[in-house]
Amino acid sequence: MEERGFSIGNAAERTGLSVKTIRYYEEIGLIPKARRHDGSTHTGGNRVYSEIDIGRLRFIHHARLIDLGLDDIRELLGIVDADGCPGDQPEYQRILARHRADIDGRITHLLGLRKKIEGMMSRERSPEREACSWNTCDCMQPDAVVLSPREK
Amino acid sequence: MEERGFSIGNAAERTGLSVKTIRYYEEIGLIPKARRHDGSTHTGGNRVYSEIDIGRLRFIHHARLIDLGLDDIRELLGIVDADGCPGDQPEYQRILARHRADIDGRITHLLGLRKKIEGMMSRERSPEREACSWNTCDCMQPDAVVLSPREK
DNA sequence: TGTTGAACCTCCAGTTACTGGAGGTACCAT
DNA sequence: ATGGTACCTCCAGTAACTGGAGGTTCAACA
Repeated sequence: MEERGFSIGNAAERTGLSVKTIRYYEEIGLIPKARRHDGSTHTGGNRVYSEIDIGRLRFIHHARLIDLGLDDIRELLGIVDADGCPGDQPEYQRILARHRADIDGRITHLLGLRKKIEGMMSRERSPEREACSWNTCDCMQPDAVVLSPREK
Repeated sequence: MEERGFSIGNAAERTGLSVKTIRYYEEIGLIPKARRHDGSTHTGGNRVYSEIDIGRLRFIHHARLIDLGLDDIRELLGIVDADGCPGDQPEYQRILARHRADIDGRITHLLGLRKKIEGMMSRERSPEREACSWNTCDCMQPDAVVLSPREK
């Protein structure tokens, strides 16, 4: 059945990626075109993956789990192909550091948003304004003066 | 020049949205089709916006600033159209609360990622393994045992 | 008068990383 | 003969825009 190689379904199981995703990675050239087996008329035949292919896919999957972009991953794959394990290579450190900074930026941004949302939720409607029309409404103004919950 | 109404460029200036974005919102039906002025052969004529249109667009912009999705915004717009200022309406509170929860989830997720990235960056290559090949490499394993920086 | 520039118009393609589905083939077991 | 599973290809859709091509109208300037 499997004479030295795994089907795409097996590869998916072993790597945690989906079958669709593996085909997609091939399509965009993140992984080389897989060897085919059992070619028929108008399909290219079933894809066959080696142990090494599985390793690459696993690497990609782990990189995706920390939300690295496919372009960064492409770069990392190139580094490993050229110079072996990237663990202590400056390029690897540089890419991860940049990514960490990106994540930090996103966290900061989200914390800011959270604060604004809190402000909007605790805003009180002034008594003299029972409802507002579109040209006066400030319900969504994030910069409106907001009373902190403790200041009554 | 402006006889009761603003051009799309003016509307953009006054709301903080881009001209492109305003046209896009019209296209997807988030705002009604704008009245046109100066129609010519194959263009529909220039769009004209009222003070009220500007208010709606401003509302949308503020909602986008806290990263509410266009579907939520659509709902909010419906609420205000039906019942006026949403500030103390339960639907408004519900939508914002859900959004806050979503933001919280994203923050938690990102904090987790950050930790994983830290782990990967501080991982040391074991001395007996000078380089690794694709079928043994674990440089990207997020679950690998990681020495904390202080444990030497 | 010619020409530049600004501001508007429409329509189309691209972004990210996939996912879903249609329609078809190959093979195995009942 | 039929049902099920695992493949295959190609196309469309996701969120919320952005960029660009190609065209019009209008005013200002030399």
